[in-house]
Amino acid sequence: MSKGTFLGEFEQVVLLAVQRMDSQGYGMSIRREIEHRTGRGVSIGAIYATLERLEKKGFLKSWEGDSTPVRGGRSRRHFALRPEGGEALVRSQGMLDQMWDGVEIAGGPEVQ
Amino acid sequence: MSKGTFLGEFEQVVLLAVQRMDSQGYGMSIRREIEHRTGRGVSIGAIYATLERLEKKGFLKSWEGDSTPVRGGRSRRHFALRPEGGEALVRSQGMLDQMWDGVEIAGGPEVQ
DNA sequence: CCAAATTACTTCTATTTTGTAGAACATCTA
DNA sequence: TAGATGTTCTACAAAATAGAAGTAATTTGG
Repeated sequence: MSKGTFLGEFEQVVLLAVQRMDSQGYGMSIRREIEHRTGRGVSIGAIYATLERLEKKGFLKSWEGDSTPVRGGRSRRHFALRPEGGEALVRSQGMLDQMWDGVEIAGGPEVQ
Repeated sequence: MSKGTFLGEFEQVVLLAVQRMDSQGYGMSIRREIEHRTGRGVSIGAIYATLERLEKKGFLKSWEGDSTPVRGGRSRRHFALRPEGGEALVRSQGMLDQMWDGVEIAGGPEVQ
């Protein structure tokens, strides 16, 4: 079982943001979700590159949304998790949990 | 706050393995710890490259151990976390926790 | 009422940082 | 000197990052 089976750090974040937005997410909104949720600044290029990679790997799917009636009309590309994406998330976090199990960080919190 | 403040996926794993071994860890043993703990196969090159990078970033420190009295004698290079490493781990996992908060994976477990 | 400005979004191009593998090399003991 | 245990080196693939360029709609001003 070498690397291919685990998600990269940012891949996890993006996949989680997609899931949070429950099939309503698209590039720009996914970016906002991550920024608001974590305080982390992300470039728009990083978002789309990662979404594309995740889709190519079969972890998520996308489709064209209806062009919206708001000003600024380019149509949105929506994203949603595939079951494989959910499994990959659970597997990746599960692996980290295994590593965290019983670990104490000096001056920090003990984790399980 | 752009990327520099978060650890990569494998960086987290290696840092956690170092902490698990409580200043007793060295390249080969860190590798074994990861493999036993997660079932994930890792090349020795991956381990050392990552350890070196983490040390250069100030997340851990290393020193030469006494050459051991067991057969096969090249002396070990030991590793331990620096406070910055602990902080980075807590920060990275904390960020992931923020993203996981309230997320449900279909057919999977809900995570706080 | 039409052209230009504005807005919201996605694609593209380029580069740096992480992750990965395994061969080569070093050094000890039997 | 053969075998065991460890680290270093070399090379390359994949992930992460930034921002400019491109696309397509709406509004606004003359």
